[in-house]
Amino acid sequence: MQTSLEKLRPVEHLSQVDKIEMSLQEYLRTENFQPGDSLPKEMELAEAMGVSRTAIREALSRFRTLGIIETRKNRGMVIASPDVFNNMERVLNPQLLDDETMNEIFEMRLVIEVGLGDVLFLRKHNADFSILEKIIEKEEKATKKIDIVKYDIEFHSMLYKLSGNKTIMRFQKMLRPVFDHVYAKLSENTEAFAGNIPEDISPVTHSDLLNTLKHGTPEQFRNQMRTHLMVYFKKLSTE
Amino acid sequence: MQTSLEKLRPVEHLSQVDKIEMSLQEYLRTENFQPGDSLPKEMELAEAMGVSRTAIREALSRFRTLGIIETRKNRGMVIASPDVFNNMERVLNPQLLDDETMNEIFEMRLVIEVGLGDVLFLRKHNADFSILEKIIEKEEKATKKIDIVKYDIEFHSMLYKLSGNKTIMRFQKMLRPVFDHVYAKLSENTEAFAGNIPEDISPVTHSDLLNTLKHGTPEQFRNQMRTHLMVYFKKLSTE
DNA sequence: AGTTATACATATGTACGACATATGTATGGC
DNA sequence: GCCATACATATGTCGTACATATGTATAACT
Repeated sequence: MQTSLEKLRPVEHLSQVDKIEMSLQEYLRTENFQPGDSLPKEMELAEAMGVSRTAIREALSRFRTLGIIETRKNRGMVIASPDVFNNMERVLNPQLLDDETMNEIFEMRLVIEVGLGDVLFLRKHNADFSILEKIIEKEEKATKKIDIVKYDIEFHSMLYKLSGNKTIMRFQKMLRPVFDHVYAKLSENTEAFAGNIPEDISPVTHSDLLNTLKHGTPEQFRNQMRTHLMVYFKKLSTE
Repeated sequence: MQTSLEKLRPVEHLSQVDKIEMSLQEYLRTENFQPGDSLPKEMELAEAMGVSRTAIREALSRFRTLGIIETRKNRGMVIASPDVFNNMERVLNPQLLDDETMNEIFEMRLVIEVGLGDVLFLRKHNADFSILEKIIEKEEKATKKIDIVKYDIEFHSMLYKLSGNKTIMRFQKMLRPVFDHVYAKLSENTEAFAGNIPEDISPVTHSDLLNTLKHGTPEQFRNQMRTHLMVYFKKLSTE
């Protein structure tokens, strides 16, 4: 009963600005606005919809927040092509997410890195290997736990970069705080890892991964990455 | 030279509301606000920061848009736990994305579905198979192209669902419009697919995937999914 | 006493009017 | 023709007033 009520509540006490927002959204869609097109002036919109400029501005402010429009002083407002992930980033910063979502996002990371093999092989260039080699070298020389973690993260980040897919890269960059948070939480758990960094006790090293990337196949890479990250899968699945 | 200028431009003509937004963001972080906590009144914030209530409200409106806060008439404002993907969804609706981003998002889908194997095997239950079987049955009976596409999408959507990861599911649901768009564009390309649905000419069928999910291993599933989606990888990589 | 009804206080929502600021455009001087 | 200045215009910011809804205290009633 409660759930069904919650379903229809949002449409009921719809604020006026909410309605304006929807109306404008509809307007943009039906008029088929494209990035670069300019919108009517605030006053014109206000008069057309029979509301004050204040209310219109608040709705427009939301669009500005989402990156759908951009405004400049005398030029008016123009449609922009929004950066899909920019908004998520702002939401993630305050770290308001509950643990379940965090774990799910971390699991998504695992899924992506395993599946990343094919794209990596599609776009790998010999020049890239040296970068990974240098990171591995630094990692092996490192003694402090904090450094090992740092280079570990650097290695995985570089893989995203080498995927050549800017959106995937952006996605990783954005979710890094979440990754790090879950990662740190798992690392702290000395029961499971005996104080070691999780991947330190993994049967597959970064060096192995690089080697496979050089001379192996996508399939081998996927399997190795799966094994490399196995410790996380095990940990997450038991919760 | 131009690039370096563009780099610092954003900080220059930072609107006052932008500054307020950052300031509030900082405030929320340092004061360690948790979901459910209530914020000071608008007037208090305005006075504390030495700006008008209008400006504060516009900044707060952004937070409301992003789902960081919720406001009720006399109760004031409280911190909410934002739905990470809700904002992206609103941005995606107007379909303002450029082709490159679309393709990259589609590629991300491929990466995820290949990597999804492990999670699926982790959480698979026998009861789920019957659902997939029914979809495959309907798909095989279908004759119209539009129906085949429909059940094809349904099958893949169900896999996301069976992953048991609500965040991944949410992600797929949100990006579905993009998937469909790229998918439709590729399907239209009669040169590459001779009028067939891409996956129709794939050497691995949905039935094969289900069978592997039932009796196979995650590794086999990954490989089969990779082969199943191969046609897309080929198509995307040549662009 | 406990419950309901009413009135009041309060915080957000909306509106209007004024001025600030920055950008585009026209005018005038050289 | 070019440059500087002045003006027009659209967004940005502000202050005030009032509307609306929620919470709270007071009063009336059974």
